Amino acid sequence: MVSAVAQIADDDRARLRLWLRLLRTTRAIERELRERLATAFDTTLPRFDVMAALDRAPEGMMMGELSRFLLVSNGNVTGIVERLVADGLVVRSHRDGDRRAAIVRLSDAGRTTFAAMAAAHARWIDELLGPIEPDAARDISATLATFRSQWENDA
Amino acid sequence: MVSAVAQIADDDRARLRLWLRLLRTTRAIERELRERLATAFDTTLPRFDVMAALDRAPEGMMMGELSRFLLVSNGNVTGIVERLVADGLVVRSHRDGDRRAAIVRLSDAGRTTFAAMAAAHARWIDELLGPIEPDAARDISATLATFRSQWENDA
DNA sequence: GCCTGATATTTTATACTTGAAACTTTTCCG
DNA sequence: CGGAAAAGTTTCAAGTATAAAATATCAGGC
Repeated sequence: MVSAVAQIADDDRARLRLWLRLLRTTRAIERELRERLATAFDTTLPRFDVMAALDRAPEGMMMGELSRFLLVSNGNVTGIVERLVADGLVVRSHRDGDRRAAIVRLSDAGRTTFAAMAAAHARWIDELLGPIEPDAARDISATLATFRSQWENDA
Repeated sequence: MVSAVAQIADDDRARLRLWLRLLRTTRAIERELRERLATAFDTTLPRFDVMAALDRAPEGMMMGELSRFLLVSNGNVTGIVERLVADGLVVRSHRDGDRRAAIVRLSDAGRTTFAAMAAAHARWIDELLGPIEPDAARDISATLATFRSQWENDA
């Protein structure tokens, strides 16, 4: 049984502790994924992220849309897409009648390549998060999801 | 009521969904923290992380210890510490009788500066994670903590 | 007293990341 | 129409990040 005083003191730190835990957990998993993507597919996490976003949008995405979705800066996406285009995994074109907007989508090669990576990625995540039961995973997802949508409304 | 079939299908994706949610949540908070650290203290998240680690170790830390604790590469820490030393916030010295090992600790200025940043940081986190109740925060922390320690044992 | 291997860190090359400035194209308004 | 503002993207400089190679030091064995 925790005393009321200790409980209140701990309340002050509960969110900070959660944040530190989120950060460490996410970093540890990212570290592992990065390593596996490099050895198994000779690619990187940012490239995978971009391809995953494009895979969800068969008709393509605008650069700005991509950067907003991935929560990274505009200029950042430019470089990653550039390299993916150079490797023939991504195709750039323009939206009808607007030469400002660039439409980016996976090439056929990109789609094939990504399919293999996505399957491995899903297995890896299931392995790395294995100790978390599906029910617990759903609970945490739900809590984080409501929190984020609330917060996004403020911003 | 969810059917048994739907439940099983969802089980397959629960961990992957959790991972994507963790990633997005962490990125969104990091983004916000980075911006606030820049405007309020003219500093960056990596610099804050290093200073936070050093603040916990008044007697100093070795470079390798620092990089393992922060889950970043060795060479990365070198650059960040270099800039902190240049700004007079961190002091480098050597361990007795071992000129390989560099001991890094906060300077007095660094300790003072960090105290202000840490207080603001704690407030910000409490604000940003506000929608998550302390009990929920404790639950999630606990789940992620056990999972990570289990996983670390494998690696 | 040297050689070998282990330890600790830095250096290097490349890629990622940001915020801000610059650029191009489009839209809107007078 | 003409010009200002807006929209979309890229460029830029600085900093962060990695893995791998290079460097420097230490600890033992011979």
